[in-house]
Amino acid sequence: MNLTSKGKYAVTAVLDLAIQEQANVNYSKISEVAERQSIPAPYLEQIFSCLRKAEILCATRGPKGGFKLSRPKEQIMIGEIINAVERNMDATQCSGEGICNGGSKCIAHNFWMDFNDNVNEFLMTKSLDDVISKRRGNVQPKNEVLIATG
Amino acid sequence: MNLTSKGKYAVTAVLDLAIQEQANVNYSKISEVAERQSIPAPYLEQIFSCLRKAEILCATRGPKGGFKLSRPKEQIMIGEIINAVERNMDATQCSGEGICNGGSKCIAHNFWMDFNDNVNEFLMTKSLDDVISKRRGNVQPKNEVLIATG
DNA sequence: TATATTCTTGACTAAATCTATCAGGAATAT
DNA sequence: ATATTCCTGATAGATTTAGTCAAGAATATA
Repeated sequence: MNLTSKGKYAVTAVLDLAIQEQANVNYSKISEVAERQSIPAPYLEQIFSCLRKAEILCATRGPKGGFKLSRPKEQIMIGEIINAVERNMDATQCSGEGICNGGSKCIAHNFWMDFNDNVNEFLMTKSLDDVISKRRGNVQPKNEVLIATG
Repeated sequence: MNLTSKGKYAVTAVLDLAIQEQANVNYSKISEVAERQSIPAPYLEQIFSCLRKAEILCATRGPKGGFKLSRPKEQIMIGEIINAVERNMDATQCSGEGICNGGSKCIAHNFWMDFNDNVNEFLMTKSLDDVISKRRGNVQPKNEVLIATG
């Protein structure tokens, strides 16, 4: 799977925008976010471009312009953000077709699919709001799911 | 996090050995495993070397030599295998120290720690036996854990 | 309208990492 | 002895990552 500094910068930067929004700031400039979060500004430019195309952020140009969330922070999932900037979120390249062993499924195929499901389930059920309003080990369940670990 | 073809080859190759063991084969040669699983043999040499150092496999040289599992297949976890061959399993590089934002914790720090825990929990609770004896969506729970998804 | 500001896009580059390959040596069974 | 098999380290090309840069388009404001 792909989780590089690009994806991590992206999550950090979008969280920053969510926090700004909570403080009633409307648009933030790239340079502001970059400085607050210690992200190289020209790199963040590239990252925000991806996020705008994925309709996670929206932008306006000119003085007083900048970026903001395109939706309420409860409706933006961390997985979406990573998906928007990383090459692919499929952990395994075993996906779909099942041609991972020269025409047939490799013997680990189903395992990798399960792993993929697990990662996606995690990332796609955590919203910006979840991350900024809850501390570690303190997450309130919205709904509970029974998961087999053995 | 790092999950490259090296890690995937490693899991596949060790599963192959587990299957051989079930069929009462003792030692398998690198060249045999490589051919059965479509893995470049010289690359597999490198990979098996890591796995032996991590005491997941053991080897003997000479005619009739080869590799076998160093423990029962119920006691070898997929996470161990990946850990043995990949650069690092920490998904985030946010780990431990909490110096991910130039001396202090980044705002996503706790989230990445949770993510890490989730991935490790998954990989460290799946044994070779689980993978080869159970099919997808058919995993029998050994014990059940309540996990909050929201 | 002129100007400063801010995003937009694409090209480019250095460094790191991945994916192997290869050769020579050491141990072992027969 | 000899053939077989693992063991180790060096090496190298391809790919990806991480980041820079420059020129252009849109917008607010005076």
